[in-house]
Amino acid sequence: MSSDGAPTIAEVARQAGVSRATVSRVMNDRATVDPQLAARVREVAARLNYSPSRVARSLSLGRTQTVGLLVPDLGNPMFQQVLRGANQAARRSGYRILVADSIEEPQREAELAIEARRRCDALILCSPRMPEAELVQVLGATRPVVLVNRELTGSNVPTLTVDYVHGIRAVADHLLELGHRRLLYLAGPAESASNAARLAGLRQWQAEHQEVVVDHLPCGSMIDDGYRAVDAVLGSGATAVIAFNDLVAFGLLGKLDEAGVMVPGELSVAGFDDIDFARYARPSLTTMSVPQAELGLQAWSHLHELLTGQGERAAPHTQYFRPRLIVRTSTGSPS
Amino acid sequence: MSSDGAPTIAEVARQAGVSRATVSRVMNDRATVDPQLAARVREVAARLNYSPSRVARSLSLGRTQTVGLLVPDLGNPMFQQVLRGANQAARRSGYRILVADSIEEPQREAELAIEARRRCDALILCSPRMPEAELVQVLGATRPVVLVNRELTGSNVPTLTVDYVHGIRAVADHLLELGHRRLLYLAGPAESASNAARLAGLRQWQAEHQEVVVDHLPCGSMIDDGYRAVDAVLGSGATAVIAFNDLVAFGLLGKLDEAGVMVPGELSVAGFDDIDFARYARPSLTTMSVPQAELGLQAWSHLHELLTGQGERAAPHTQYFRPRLIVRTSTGSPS
DNA sequence: TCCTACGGAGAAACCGGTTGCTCATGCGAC
DNA sequence: GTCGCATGAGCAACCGGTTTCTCCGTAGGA
Repeated sequence: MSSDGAPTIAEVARQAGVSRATVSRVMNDRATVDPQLAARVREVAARLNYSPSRVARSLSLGRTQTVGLLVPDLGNPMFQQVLRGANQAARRSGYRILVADSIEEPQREAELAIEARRRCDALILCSPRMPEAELVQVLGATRPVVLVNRELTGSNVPTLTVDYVHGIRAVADHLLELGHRRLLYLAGPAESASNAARLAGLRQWQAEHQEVVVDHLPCGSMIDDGYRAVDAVLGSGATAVIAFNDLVAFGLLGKLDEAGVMVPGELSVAGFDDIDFARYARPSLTTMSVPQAELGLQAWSHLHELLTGQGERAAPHTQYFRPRLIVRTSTGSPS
Repeated sequence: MSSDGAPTIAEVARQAGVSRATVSRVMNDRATVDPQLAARVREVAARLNYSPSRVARSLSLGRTQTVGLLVPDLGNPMFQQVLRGANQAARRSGYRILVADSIEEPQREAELAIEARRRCDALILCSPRMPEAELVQVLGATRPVVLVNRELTGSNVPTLTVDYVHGIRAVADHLLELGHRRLLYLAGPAESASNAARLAGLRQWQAEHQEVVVDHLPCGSMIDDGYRAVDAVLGSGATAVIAFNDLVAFGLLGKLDEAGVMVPGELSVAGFDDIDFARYARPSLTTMSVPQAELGLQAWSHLHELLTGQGERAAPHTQYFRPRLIVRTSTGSPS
């Protein structure tokens, strides 16, 4: 920025024969400048191709007009959509999003969050997988902050979550209706709160459906994890599989195809999230639709309230989104 | 940053009974500070939970330790891998990546590039689709900059490109070998340079293979584009389709499945890029493998040279990567 | 005609760091 | 006993903006 020949406000001021204060006022459209003077300043600024230094402006104003977004894995289309939603909304308010993912070093997620926050005015923490004690610390150190896809009881941080308990129950209901009596859940990362919620929902559901056997298997959250789970899946005796998310379902479908297993003929597979690819998979993937972009959008909107100080409401929002079952062709009646 | 109660260097200095200069030296591990004093400063800093303001530091140093990466569409896994590669490499050097995509407003790509550059020390411009005249301008206004996936003859900007001409020829060869005599290319965005390269390669190839009919159809670069192209594809009489990229191939496969068309029995489909999903598609997708993460990594490495001024080499690098044919099950002999 | 109010522009302080320069102190060498 | 030099720390300028406060000139009202 400095070693460049980029013109500074001082240079513009000099050439326009005014003070830096005046240039600043003109650049920010303050009305208190004589139109004729303003015109001259603008002309000089245009000629020099001047544009104010972001960094200097940030320092002076005490804000960067940027908010951070930390997700576990940018490679997951689900999080991309959250990003997209937040991005669109933030841009409209003149803010930019700084993205980071913790996939390289999941164990340093807390550090990353704090580091990201220090470059920004606020933070969106999406699906954090850190232990609760750390999370408390991080939320304390990063506000204003909004929590997405995880809850923390007792914190007064705006929170957006998906009702995974209901969601997983809906999938199980669907499979039950189709006639399945042996289900298998491919679990996500142990640290994932949404995985815990799914497990809880499943446990609940099973209590009400004693006639059904529900197993689960540790698996993961990525395509490869699903791919590698095939043997265990086939060995389990289940007639239907609920994958932690669509990525896992994808990996599973791919390997099942290689192994010559018919879906849904021999095995039904359901995912979670409804990423764009789900619809275009073969067979198209039955899944729970999560309003991904909406999560991002709402996250920004809550953050915006906090930033503009309108967020004086005593009770902070905790907003629930209910996922919707999307039945496609990867699930069917057991043979 | 300021409205927060975040401690400043002045506060640390006051409590440690030293000057701000000394605190700064301690924080940056300059050796010229008495160990005992340094220890006291560190102790105070730790107690106050002090950490230097990024923004102030950036202003003072004239660099932000951040490089921008602009891609057309973050939703495309291909670009995510580029991002990942760049991210990993940059992090090792203490730099961070600021990502942006131009998908919301493709026509403002040039602006976005310049805007992104102004927040960073350098820029990676990936697959820019702006007109050549604009590109010249942008390259001039954003250096140090590295160009990925597009060439600009006459510019002395480090460039990383994929040999799409060779790539598309390899796909065509593959299909020819399988016995296809009517090929259809689903073209990407007209503005895309890599699309132009593919077209050129195809034209070249056809000249050498007069016995084959090669059509093309304007399509696009996203899943939906492939999905919507199905009718045109089926009406074309082609027995094999080369999609602009894997996303398009995906959309096409999905809709073909819905329409009950057997792949590769009735129609062969090939993609380009070899995104992670390609392998797990059903049928798994024949495609050209592009070293996506490697592109990102190399981009950073060139940028790093420019930034550290070692890049005094007279002739700037233009590095070519040759994609590799990955034969999977979406292509086969025509019936 | 004088006083006041107001619009417009500049001086200077400030944001929170970094660093060149200066200066005090203490040590060794002559 | 001086001188010289090395070491270590502070002063102050600087990065490039924003904003408060002050001051000047003019116009309007009494």
